[in-house]
Amino acid sequence: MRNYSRQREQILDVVRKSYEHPTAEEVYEIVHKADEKISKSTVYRNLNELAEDGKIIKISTLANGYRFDYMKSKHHHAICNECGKVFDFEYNLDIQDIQNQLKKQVPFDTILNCITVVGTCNECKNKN
Amino acid sequence: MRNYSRQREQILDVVRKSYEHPTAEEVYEIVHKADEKISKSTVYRNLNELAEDGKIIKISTLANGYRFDYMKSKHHHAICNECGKVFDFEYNLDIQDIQNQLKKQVPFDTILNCITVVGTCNECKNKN
DNA sequence: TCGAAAACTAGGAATTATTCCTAATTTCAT
DNA sequence: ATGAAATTAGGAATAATTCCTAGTTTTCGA
Repeated sequence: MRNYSRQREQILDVVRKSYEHPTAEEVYEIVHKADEKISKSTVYRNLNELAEDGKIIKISTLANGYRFDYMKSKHHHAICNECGKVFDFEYNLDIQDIQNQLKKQVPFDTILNCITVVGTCNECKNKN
Repeated sequence: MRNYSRQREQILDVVRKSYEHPTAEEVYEIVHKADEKISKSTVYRNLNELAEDGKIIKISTLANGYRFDYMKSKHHHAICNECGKVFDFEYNLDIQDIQNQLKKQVPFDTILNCITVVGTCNECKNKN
């Protein structure tokens, strides 16, 4: 059973209000401004707990570190494999059908209702 | 320009022959058996170079670490967010269309022709 | 309202996957 | 064959994340 904690509310709020798929470090920097006493371990722990509870989602990128999203609206994720930035995009897909097909083929249970594609963002492409 | 190296061939071969989407550590253990002198940094460096060259693909999981795949056949990836295992599955998708839609919405360039879904595998689900 | 049990926190140490550094070796074009 | 460029082994360094502990906050039944 989970108790209320002010820190967890603050952390959820930061992710909820961000459109930038912040990293744990970025979340820490923001909450830290409002609450000088908060510790990094609290931020990491709570981000993981919030993701466990399905309140936010945790995204793993190819650049180092994870990113977090509140998923207000239905969308998918395009991840740049150089800078690790996450871009939201819309695409009409029948996730239920994907899940059904998936289950026939491999021992997999539920999936999130969002897919991920990996590639290179324009900014990183232009650098090379 | 890239020179030939025996070590890189061995590393590519391990990924090519594996159906298990090995982690860098697992690749190291396998090549190490055949070649006691190979170092971990060589394995890590070459896995990244091979991924850069498009010979293999690098997959980021929510459990710690990356996994690698040779992508012999066309397939997609389902990743368990607890154990990090990667499962291959087939699903008919028009990747070109996804990419076109994506480009209209966000500054993103090319994408791999495989999507990723995240969820829980049966084994991890039954543990809880 | 009080007190005990459970949940949570701050702070910092520990862990661990990965990258970086350097001197020595290998590759390859000429 | 020779020199420049690429690569390696080995280990140190890095950095994101988790773990540990003592103290604090929350919850809830009496």
